[in-house]
Amino acid sequence: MVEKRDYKDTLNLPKTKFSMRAHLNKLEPRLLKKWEETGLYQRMRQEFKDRPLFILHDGPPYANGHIHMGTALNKVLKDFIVKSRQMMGFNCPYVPGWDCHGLPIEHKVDQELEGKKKEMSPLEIRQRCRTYAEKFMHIQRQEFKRLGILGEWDKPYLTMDFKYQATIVREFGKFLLSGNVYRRKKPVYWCPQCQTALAEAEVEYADERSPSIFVKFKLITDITDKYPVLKDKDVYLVIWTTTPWTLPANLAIALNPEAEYVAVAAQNEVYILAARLLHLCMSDFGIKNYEVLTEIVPQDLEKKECQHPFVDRKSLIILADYITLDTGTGCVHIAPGHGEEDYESGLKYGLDVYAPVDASGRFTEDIPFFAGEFVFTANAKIIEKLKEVNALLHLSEITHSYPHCWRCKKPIIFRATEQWFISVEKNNLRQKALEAIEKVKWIPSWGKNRIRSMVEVRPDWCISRQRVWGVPITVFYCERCGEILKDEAIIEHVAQIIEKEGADAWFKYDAKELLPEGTSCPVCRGTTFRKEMDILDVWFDSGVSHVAVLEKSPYWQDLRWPADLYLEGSDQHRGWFQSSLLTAVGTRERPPYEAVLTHGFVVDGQGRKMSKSLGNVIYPEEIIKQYGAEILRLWVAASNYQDDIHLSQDILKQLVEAYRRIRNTTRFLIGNLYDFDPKTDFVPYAERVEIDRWAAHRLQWLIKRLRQAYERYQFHLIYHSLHSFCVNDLSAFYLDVLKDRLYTSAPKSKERRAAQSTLWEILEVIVRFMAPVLSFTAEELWEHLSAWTPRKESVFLSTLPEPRSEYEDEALAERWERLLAVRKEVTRALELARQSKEIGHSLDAEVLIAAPKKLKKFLKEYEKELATIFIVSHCQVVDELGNDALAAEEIEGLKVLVRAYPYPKCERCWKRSPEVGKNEKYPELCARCVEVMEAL
RNA sequence: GGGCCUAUAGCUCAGUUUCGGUCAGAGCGCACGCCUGAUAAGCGUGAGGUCGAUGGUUCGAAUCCAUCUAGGCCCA
Repeated sequence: MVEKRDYKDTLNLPKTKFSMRAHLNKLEPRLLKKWEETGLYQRMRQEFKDRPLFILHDGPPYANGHIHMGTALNKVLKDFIVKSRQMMGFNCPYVPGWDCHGLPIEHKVDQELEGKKKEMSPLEIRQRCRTYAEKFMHIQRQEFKRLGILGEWDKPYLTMDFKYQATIVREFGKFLLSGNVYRRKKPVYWCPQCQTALAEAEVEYADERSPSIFVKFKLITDITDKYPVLKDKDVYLVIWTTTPWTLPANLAIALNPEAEYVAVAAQNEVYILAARLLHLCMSDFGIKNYEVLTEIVPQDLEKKECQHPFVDRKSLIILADYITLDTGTGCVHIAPGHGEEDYESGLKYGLDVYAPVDASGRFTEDIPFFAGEFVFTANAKIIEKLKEVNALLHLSEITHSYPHCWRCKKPIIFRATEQWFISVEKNNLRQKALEAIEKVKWIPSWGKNRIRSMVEVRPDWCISRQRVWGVPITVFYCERCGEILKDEAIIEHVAQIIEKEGADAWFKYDAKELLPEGTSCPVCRGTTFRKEMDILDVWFDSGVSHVAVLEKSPYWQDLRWPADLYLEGSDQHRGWFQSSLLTAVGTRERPPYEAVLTHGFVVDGQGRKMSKSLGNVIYPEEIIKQYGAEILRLWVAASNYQDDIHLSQDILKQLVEAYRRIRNTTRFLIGNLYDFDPKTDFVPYAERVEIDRWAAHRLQWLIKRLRQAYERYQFHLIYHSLHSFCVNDLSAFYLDVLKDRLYTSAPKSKERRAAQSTLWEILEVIVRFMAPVLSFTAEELWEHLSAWTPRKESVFLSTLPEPRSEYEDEALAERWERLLAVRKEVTRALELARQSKEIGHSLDAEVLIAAPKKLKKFLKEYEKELATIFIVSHCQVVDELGNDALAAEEIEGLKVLVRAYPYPKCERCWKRSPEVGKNEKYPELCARCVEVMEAL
């Protein structure tokens, strides 16, 4: 009796050093180092310099704090685009940038200084801010690089670079010269204690007790032709306010144009107020007897006038659709110098932006009775005055949320101060911007509608801030006549100083030193000047990045204005997309981008926004630590980024599994190529068997689909298509079927080489298409593939394969679609046999198939292949099957019978066969394996 | 409160970019099973959805319209 021989070592089992487990925490840093050391990015610039350009212009994140999922998502998407466009034959330089100026950094520095700020000069504070911004630029740069994002990291653009600051000055200068820049009063938050303007971020809300007063304004325009019932009556509009001190600045009363108003007779007078609030008000006023005389159409009162109760001035009646009817009277007191909406309405009706309050919160001299009085203490006196003139209908107190200064915690006020604006009307800027919007491709398409409706109604751009950390508004006033110098030569002179010394120069030198020698006022010939000390809105900084970065610069070569693409979150329709559009249209008459792509926001598994208070925040760092940047990248790819993007631990776990699947599939491919030399062993397509040609056909389909998905920035289709191809086409079918041929055939046999040739081609395609997304894994694979054939040192220097029409065979694909449908029925039958313990492995089985005429004829043609395709030991197409056969679920008339194939199992290929035992030398083997063994 | 957007199985997404009639699908996960020659792998079978809710248009709607609900972005 001979010992059973182990034939395992006669098989061609897969071999590879490409490990099953990725160890991404080691792989990623190694490849990052390699890319850095070999200068991959620079290498790409060199290699691709003659290709057509594709410019994705980076929107600058704010240089404050660590990156979060939103910034990571944004940069990874950009990386997908840069890498894929590059691999599609473009030259894609990518210069990342940072937004460095602005309030948040100045705040942080303030906090660090703990009040020492007052003793410091603006220059010293600015230096601290610069250091702070630099620190976080460095941190974020490291974090972005860790995600595998390739770019010009050694030469990013910073809005605080001297050259960039000079660009800001020059671009502002263009607007100044074009006449779009003007100065006007506008209400801002103002702290009378600190005597400074506050930004919205500096305002805290807290409960405050305030007087609640109802005041009547006498209607002095005669409306009795329309409302004869009011003839010979004293008619009043009744307003409600909680800030009596703004009454001296009252210029108007606003009504809601959509609401219904009534005129009510009570106490021998007539009051006009909103119908809906009538009863509530009357009960507040303690008036029991009243009578509605008539309804009043608000449009009939528009531009009519009331008399101010204690100032010798008229108050205009206006319409404003923001008036709510929740509280008050529906008639709203308007002081354009003391409220945002009041201001907007004031502009619409041409009212003065009147704010008779000084920096310390005291009434100015032109206010009768209260001049010099602090506004909050004046409240009581104003109420007294209202009583005195019999204008007060009702007085009470309420507690409500009121803005307070973040520093001194005292209540603040709205106060009009001089601000700088860019007019959107002058030179038809708005109209031109709207026309420019039409020329841009917005993805998704609703982006156009969104930005258009914003530009249509936006007010003039307030570009001034009363701060130090930023680029100054470089304007000089004549000391003698107040005229502003608007001179190209002066702007350029200042720009050159700033280019050399930075915007600090503005704070360092006085006006005389900043002006060219001999400058005199063109109006009054004055020779002494004062410089403006406001700084520019940071949206202007980043809004001119297209000029600072893309226009011909010796610093970044290969760039081009305008950009092909901007890509940011959908909040930037109001932000950067718009500021960039306005600066470009205003100075260059066209948009700075050809296309704008937007993504949604990262939310948690339930679709709620991530916030510290909800405790559902996930940080990029955690994901990298736990799973690797590759998984983070896969998450970006797997999600449809045009909507909100969900992120949770469950989602990440799912992606880890998907990653393993893709990795293992490629590992199987590479493992079966260990003895394959494409130069000598390659079997041409025409000489391969049908299933190989089916796989080649499917591969072309995949190529087309993936190319289209990259073309359209649909990365979730990349992920799903690639994953599905690995799982369905390869793992569950082609590779499973192929194992027999790969393992048991003679190593150099043509059929095995044909299989390997196909695997080789599949792998060469997959490694390239996965590279933009799974950059680390693709590069690792690429390194392994270098052992087969010489190739560029990085997958990113290669190009995405084109579909090969000679590999496409629709007729063949259709035939195999039928075969696969039959196979599905067979596996179902196999499973039943397995459950009834008739078989274990499918190779234990024999399959008999009966089918209607047409299908039967078709299957007969494939009869010899069917056992292989089904991975069973024997398969036969028969004329009839009895009731013990399984009727197919999805194919009419098909019957499948599975039964144990009663022959011995070949110890080498595990197929059962009547041939086993017939050969004396190899009694445990089937005829085919005997043949192979003889040849070895 | 207003503008824009989203809502398909527990999860991620499909159903070839122009708009109602084999579109209710895939994968993951789950359950059960097979294999042990992709093995901290691989294969198979199965259970899951009245396509956010309600109303309407239509012979017929997840697919069109309206309203509502939930969520997101931007404003107020």
